[in-house]
Amino acid sequence: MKEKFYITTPIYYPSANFHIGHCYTTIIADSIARYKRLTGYDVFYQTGTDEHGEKIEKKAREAGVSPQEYVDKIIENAKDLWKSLNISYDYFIRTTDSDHVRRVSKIFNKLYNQGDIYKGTYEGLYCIPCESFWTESQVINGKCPDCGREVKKVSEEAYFFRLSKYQERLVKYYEEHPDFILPISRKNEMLNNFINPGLEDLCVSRTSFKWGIPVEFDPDHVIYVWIDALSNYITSLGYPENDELMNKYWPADLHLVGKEIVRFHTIIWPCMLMALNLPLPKQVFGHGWLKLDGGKISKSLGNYKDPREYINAYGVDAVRYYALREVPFGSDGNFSEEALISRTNTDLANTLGNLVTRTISMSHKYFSGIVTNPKITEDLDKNLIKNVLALKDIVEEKMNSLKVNEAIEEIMEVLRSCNKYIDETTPWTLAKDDTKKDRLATILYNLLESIRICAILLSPFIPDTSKKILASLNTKETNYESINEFNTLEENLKLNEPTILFKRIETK
RNA sequence: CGCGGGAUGGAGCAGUCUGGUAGCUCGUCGGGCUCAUAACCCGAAGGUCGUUGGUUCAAAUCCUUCUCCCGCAACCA
Repeated sequence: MKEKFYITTPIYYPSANFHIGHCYTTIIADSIARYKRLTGYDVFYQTGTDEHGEKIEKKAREAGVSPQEYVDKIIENAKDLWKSLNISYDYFIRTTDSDHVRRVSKIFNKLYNQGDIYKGTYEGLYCIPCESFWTESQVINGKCPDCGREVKKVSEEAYFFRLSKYQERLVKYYEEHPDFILPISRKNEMLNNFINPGLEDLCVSRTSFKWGIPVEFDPDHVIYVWIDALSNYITSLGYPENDELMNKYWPADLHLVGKEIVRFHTIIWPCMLMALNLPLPKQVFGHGWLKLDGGKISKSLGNYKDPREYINAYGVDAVRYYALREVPFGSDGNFSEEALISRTNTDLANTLGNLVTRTISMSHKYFSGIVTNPKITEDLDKNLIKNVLALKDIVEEKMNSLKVNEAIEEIMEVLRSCNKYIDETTPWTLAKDDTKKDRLATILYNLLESIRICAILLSPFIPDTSKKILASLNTKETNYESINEFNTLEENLKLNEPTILFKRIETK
């Protein structure tokens, strides 16, 4: 019986087509999901879209289409984007799916019936022309931050979720599960800013717009974002109608989210789950942002290119690699086309691609592409083999602590040492001496085997490239267990002709 | 005094918890090699570790002052 691993991205808000930031989160989640599958887990990887709300209603009106038509188009685009990025999600949830809508309604009713949701009065600052509520901290000198006009204090009936009731249990959960929120600094932010000052009950319905799931027993109200959106992680598993997938996959092992929505996932969501008497997710990781040439990526400014432009220009694995490699654990990183090009050239073309090409090409030149391993070893080899064999555990440790960029860097380090090994053993010199043929064959074998092992370990990150490398090696030894021992690459293989994995990108 | 994070060669970062020769990748310069994608390998230059004061035999690291940058602050991946 395989161990399960349930990983999610946030469900993104499709008010506009997705940008490189959405890709960033989704690529990381994809790599973790692929890594877990590689290492033997039964993985459920979910992504999706949060499609209701006032903003979409408004956008659709501006575009002269229905909200459903509006989001359908964006979702089609998103799915195409994920396909072009090789995103291996197991399930794509849309909050407009009829299953989701029905299940959210049931959840809302259940919480209402047991008293965790109650009807109260919402008091807020309202901008009439914008039809928007604002908080005290959002308004600027009593003016609407959007249009600059006067806001009015209004009150309306609304439904509230008893967040305050779960405060103590939440704090206790934090204490008993030190890895629940990562990085740790986010946890302090949550405690100091929100929990310790005291949680307020949360407004979970609206009457100011219609594009949402209606409250069944009070149809003037629609369910506001929280219960609708956050529930996606369990409605997709059938909750509350169907136990099978819930029993198998819940609780989630990892909610991967951007730092701006850590709060919802570490306060509101756990409290909802406590109210539903369900176990809490094991971990929420709040990653940093990709900045665009140092600034924020902004949907409203539209200061970004379609990510497919980068994919088409430089290749899917160049984009994946950049997103995974460039940004350190938990902090912000910068995205720029120049950095993408430089990263692709140095790591992927020079270190990895060139290593594979030069090794395979020597095998062809000296042995017609036939692999043998006469095992004429020297001390030099030991170091290489030791490093290659150690890689599996190092990558595992880094991945388990979600240090994806460091895992990749460790693999690169070994690839660099392969390039060094070639220079130290000078195969082209040995090739001139017939008595050294067996030593030469051993060196090439060691290199090919190292490349095979690295290719397998790279498969979660740059799957296409990994496949290409293993295909050039013509090997059948491609599973995870095959990298436990060093001399696993089959002898008498006939290698395929070398190909260029990544062409150097020339700039002027 | 709202909370949190950060400041380390030209760029991006590690090192700070647990004080002891300041490290990595990229870039630059010089050399080597010719299997390979102008690639690869070796070497060098380049840092008073944001600022002030303190503790200590010894501070990037511990304590303190100030400055600047960033994030959060109840719909931004």
